[in-house]
Order: sequence, then C-alpha cells, then structure tokens
Amino acid sequence: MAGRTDTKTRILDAAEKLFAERGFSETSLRLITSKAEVNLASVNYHFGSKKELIRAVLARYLDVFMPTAATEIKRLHLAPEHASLNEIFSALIKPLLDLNKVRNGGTIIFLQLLGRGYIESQGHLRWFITTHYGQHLSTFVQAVSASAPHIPPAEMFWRLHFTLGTIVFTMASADALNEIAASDYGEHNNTEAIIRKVIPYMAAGVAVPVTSNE
Amino acid sequence: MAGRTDTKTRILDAAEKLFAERGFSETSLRLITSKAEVNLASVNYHFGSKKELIRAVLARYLDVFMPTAATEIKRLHLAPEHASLNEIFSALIKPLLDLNKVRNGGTIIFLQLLGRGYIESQGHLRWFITTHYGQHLSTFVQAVSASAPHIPPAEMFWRLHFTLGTIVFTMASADALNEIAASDYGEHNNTEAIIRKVIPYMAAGVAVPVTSNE
DNA sequence: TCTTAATTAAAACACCTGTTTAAATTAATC
DNA sequence: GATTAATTTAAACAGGTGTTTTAATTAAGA
Repeated sequence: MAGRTDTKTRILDAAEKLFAERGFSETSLRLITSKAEVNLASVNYHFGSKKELIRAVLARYLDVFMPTAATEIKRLHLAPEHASLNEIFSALIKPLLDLNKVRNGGTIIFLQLLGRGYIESQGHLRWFITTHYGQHLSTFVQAVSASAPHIPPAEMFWRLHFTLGTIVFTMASADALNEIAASDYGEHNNTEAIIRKVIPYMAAGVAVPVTSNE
Repeated sequence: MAGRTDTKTRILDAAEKLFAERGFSETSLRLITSKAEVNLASVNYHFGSKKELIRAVLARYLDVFMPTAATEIKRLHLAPEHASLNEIFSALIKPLLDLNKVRNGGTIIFLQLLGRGYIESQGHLRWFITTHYGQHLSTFVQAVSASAPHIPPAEMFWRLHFTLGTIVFTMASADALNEIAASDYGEHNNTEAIIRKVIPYMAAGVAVPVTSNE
C-alpha cells in the first residue's frame, strides 16, 4: 500500500454526507472528490464505479448496524417474558445511536441513506439488504411477530414496510421538520428525540387489530 | 390558439407517469417528449423550464384533490358527533380514488409524485403546498386534532408527518412490495386495498397516548 | 384571401456527467 | 540505492443534460 492511505476513507466520508443530504444521482463525483480533496479519478481507481461507491458507503454502516441490532434483538428473546413491541423497537435505539460514535451524525446519515437507497434504487437496495443481511432481518421479524401474534404474516409484512417508510421518510426530512418545529412550537429535537417520538407511533400501528374496513 | 391543441396535455401525461416511476431528476426531457411524441423544444415553449413542468404536473393533481378532500373533511365536521380518526382518514379515500377517474392510475401516480417531490425537492414542495393549499391543509389538521385532543399540537405536528411518510413511502414502493406480497403470500392488492391497510396503522399511531419513554 | 400570430421542428449551444488513459509521483521491496 | 508496484494527477473522451435559436409550418383574425 502506498500514498496517503486514507484516500478511500476521505472519499467515503465525503460521499456519505453528500449522498444523505442530496441523494445519489444528485451528487456528482466531482463534488465528492472536491469536498474530499482528492483527485477525481481516485473514485474509479479505488471503487471501480459510482455504483460500487454507493454500495461501499451503505455497507460501511450496515456492517456495523446489522450485527449489533441482531444481538440486541436476540438478547430480548432470552428474557423470560416476551418483549413488547415498544421494547423491541427500542432495542434498536442503542445500535442506531452507536452509529454516532462511529462518525459524527452517523445515525441520521445512515437512516437517510437507507431512505434514499430504497426510493432511488428501484428495488436494488432491497435486494442487496435481504440477500446480505437476511439472517439478521428475519431475527427481527420473528421477534416482532411473536410480540404481536394476532397479526397474520401477510399483514405484518405490509405493516413492517409502513414502519420502514415512517422512520425513513421522517429522517430524510428531519432537518426541515426540525426547523419548522422549532419556529412553530419552540421545540428543538435531536435525532434521538425524534426516534423516541416515532417508536410509540410505529408500535401502535403494527399492533392495531386487523379489521374489515366499513 | 393553434396547432394540435393537446400538446401541453400530451407532455403532462407522459411526464407525470415517468416522474412518478423514476423520479424527477432521473427523467430527461428527451424521454418525456419522445414518449409524448412531441418535439423536445415544446416543453420549454409551453412550460418555460423543466422545473415549471414539474410544478404543473403536481398542480394538476393538487387542484383536483385538495378542494374535494377539504369538502369531505368539512362534511365530517357537520356531523353531530366528532368523527373518529379512522373516519377522518377514510374520508380521504374517495378524493384519492376519484383521481383514478381523472386519469388511469391517477391515485398512485399522485401519491408517488407527492413522495418524490417531498424527498427530491428539499423543502420546495412543502413550501409550495403550504402556501398554495394552506387553508385546506389546516382544515384537515383541525379535524384530526379535534378527534385526538389528548395529543399536544407539537406532538401532532410530528405524528402527521410520520403519517405522510408512511403513506408516501409505501406508495413509492407499492409496485415492488406488491410483487413480493404476491410471491410470498399469494396476495394481490390494488391501490385501494393498500390504502385501506394503511389507514388503521396511521390512525392508531396518531392517537397513541404520549408517554415519557423509559 | 391576405396578414399576423401561435405553434412546431431541427439544429446547435454550453455545460455537466461517469469513465478512461497515460504520464508523473510516491511508497514498498529486494 | 535500484527496481518494482501502488497510487495520484491532469487531460481527454464519449455521451447526456436543459435551454436557445432560427426557420418552417399551421391556425386565426381582418
């Protein structure tokens, strides 16, 4: 290995921030490399293509988040009583907030990347995540299902995606919403506060009894 | 007026479909005009710019949806008893499904456009909607607040945006989710079925008591 | 019908995109 | 210290973008 050994890291750091706040296709390699203060061609040299850079950015977070999240969920399973939905969702708070230790603003960056990826990539990210982290994912789904046994699997499938939409859309607009909330209600929430607001909302929605609509 | 009088309409029809399924920045004017079978320059001639075309596409739906939605909400207010959250949200079903009469697949196109707009436009759409349709919007917010008086205004602000995220993200991924649901659970849902699934979820989340998290 | 205005059409414009090339430079190995 | 490999650099490439221009065509008004 040679050269300033952190060129790859500089690119990843600059890219994830820009991707999170403006989206993948709205972020050019020239913008990334100028913010990272590296040469344009270094992206293709180190990552091969922009698409693979996007994958690398996401993987750097998923590789940290997924295992620790799954561990937390399994820890809940060991408890004598079944955990409540609120507890299960809350078990994700620590893994999420730990991403702030990995990098400044890591939590919200990760959630924003997730949202951008789901919406922009037309299913590619969904496929990538389920094939690479399917084990961890089903641990989570099983825990939720066990905690809300009155919800049939197909209905649970939809509700968990509602949940994903709730958190991901919220985080994508978090900055804008926070500004409005601050000026209209004098509130000032950080990422953790927003997560703690959204969990009861999601838990209630996931568990609400299925009714044949009037 | 002269020429094939429906050039503007042809552009709008082609644009909204492409915008909804691939996003605004991923859709080029050349793709739009080729699908619409009109000349490239006609977009700038009739709309001035791509940005104004986007606005026109959204306005064509909002101008139909917003008034009828507000009318439905007001009708609920006239009832002797306060409407439940489920009833309020359900009051939006008819205005939404009526968009299918305006154009084939109008309902899902509108919701997808809304989601794309909120996420891609970095607050521009939010500003546009609140300034142009603020009256209708606050009618809705008031109805919801009256139906869940135990939720403080600031909390309600957040929960209604959670709700927006839920529906909008769901619709943006509706096609992909439907495919998975069909292959994994043998389900086949149309737009209305998904809307009817999501309403109880949202209503439960909006109304859940506020708790100081453990 | 003739004239004027509105619309359509083809081409070019200026700029931005991701990627590749080939030379210069830096680091590692013998 | 010489040689080899890894990395960085500047430049060019090929293609796509929204927009503008200029001329041809079509419709409308006198």
